[in-house]
Amino acid sequence: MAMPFPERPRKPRADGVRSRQSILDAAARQASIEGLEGLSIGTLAAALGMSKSGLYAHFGSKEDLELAVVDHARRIFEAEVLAPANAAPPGVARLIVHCEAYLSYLERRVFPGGCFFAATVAEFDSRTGPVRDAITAIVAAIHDRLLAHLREAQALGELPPSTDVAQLAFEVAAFLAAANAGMLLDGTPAALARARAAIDRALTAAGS
Amino acid sequence: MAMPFPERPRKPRADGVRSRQSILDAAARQASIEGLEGLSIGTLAAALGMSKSGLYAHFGSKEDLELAVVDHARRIFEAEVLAPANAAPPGVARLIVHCEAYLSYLERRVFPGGCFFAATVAEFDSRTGPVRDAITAIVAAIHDRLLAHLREAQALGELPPSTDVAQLAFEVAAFLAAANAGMLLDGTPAALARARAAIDRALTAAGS
DNA sequence: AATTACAAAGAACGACCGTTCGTCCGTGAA
DNA sequence: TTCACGGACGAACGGTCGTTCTTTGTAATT
Repeated sequence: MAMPFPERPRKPRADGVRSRQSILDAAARQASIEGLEGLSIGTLAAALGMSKSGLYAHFGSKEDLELAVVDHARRIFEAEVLAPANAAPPGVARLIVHCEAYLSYLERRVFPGGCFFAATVAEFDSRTGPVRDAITAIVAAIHDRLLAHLREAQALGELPPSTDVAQLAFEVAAFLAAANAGMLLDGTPAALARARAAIDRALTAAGS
Repeated sequence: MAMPFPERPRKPRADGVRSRQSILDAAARQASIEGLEGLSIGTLAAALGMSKSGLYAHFGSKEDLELAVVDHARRIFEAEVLAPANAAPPGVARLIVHCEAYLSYLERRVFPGGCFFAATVAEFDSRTGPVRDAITAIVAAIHDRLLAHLREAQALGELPPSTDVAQLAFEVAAFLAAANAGMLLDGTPAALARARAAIDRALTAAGS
């Protein structure tokens, strides 16, 4: 029985999804450096060795491309950071795995311009529209995940009930963001070590 | 006796420096929202009610305009944040005044897009060229000032000699940056309060 | 008051932007 | 094998970008 509104009026071809994937991959890497608005259809197509119109056919508009890139980066971030954390035992251990996975994701330069969402949220945090909404929703979700790990730790008794977990989540997130910024500024992983030390100090101060 | 190389081959007129100032002021405000590269000569001129070429005559190129805007923002930042700190007694008190002046500078929306340098350093931290160099030099100088305040506090005996002041400066800077980001994200000064609490906690933990 | 030099306007430029169109090629199913 | 349809192309569109040149007005100096 056919759907009254077929969910796929256009079924993609095998090579189509493959090139679409490579477009999104190159676009996400470039966007982490030059920003989403700095992305140019022309230069992106040239970097991929294809024509502007050929690339453009995969997306209805520039904004659709930006939204697709954001979603692509979200999947990468989930696989690189959130999934390893979820595979760890809940509580403080899971929080530490989350932080270590993030710092490793920075150090391995998964995106050449550092953290994709740190770059794009700074670009869009003073604007309006669906792209900004998509980015801020993802950033808020990541922060909520951090907070959830701390709540679990508190429920498990690893953190005293008097701990202000929301405040602690703010501080840990601040250290991770500063690790990204510091690494991009001086080009060395020194900021990553500072962030590790800061998180360790904040957790042990709260846990005792 | 005339200089062999007159330092001012072109002496500006009174109304000239006045309009140049208003251009830089509007440009710095807009750049804190849309970024320096997002600045457009046309829209900037239209917002000021003047012609593109009239505005352009004040600067030899777009890059010269960007460099002038960065320097203009630096002077504002020095007056808003660094000068109040220098007027305070050295040590922990001066550091706290520095932080409070920065948070006040955020809350009063001196720049509508939050901290000018937080916005532009995120835009340029993965690029090259004189604009990036100018921005990173200023950001590094601000961080060094923070570090100098902590060193003074340590020299005055307000912080124990065992304190890693460079690590502490990293953490305080992280909290200030997170205050800016958080305020822009949820539109409320809640992040400012979190930063105050975090800085207070870090300082008292180090000072005891 | 006359002269000089700067401020600003206006028009035009080549380049690039996102976007649309018509056409060809190749895949993949009938 | 046939053939419909998605993937990619080249060309061109209007618009905006930074930039240059020429001209007109106007403040400051003599």
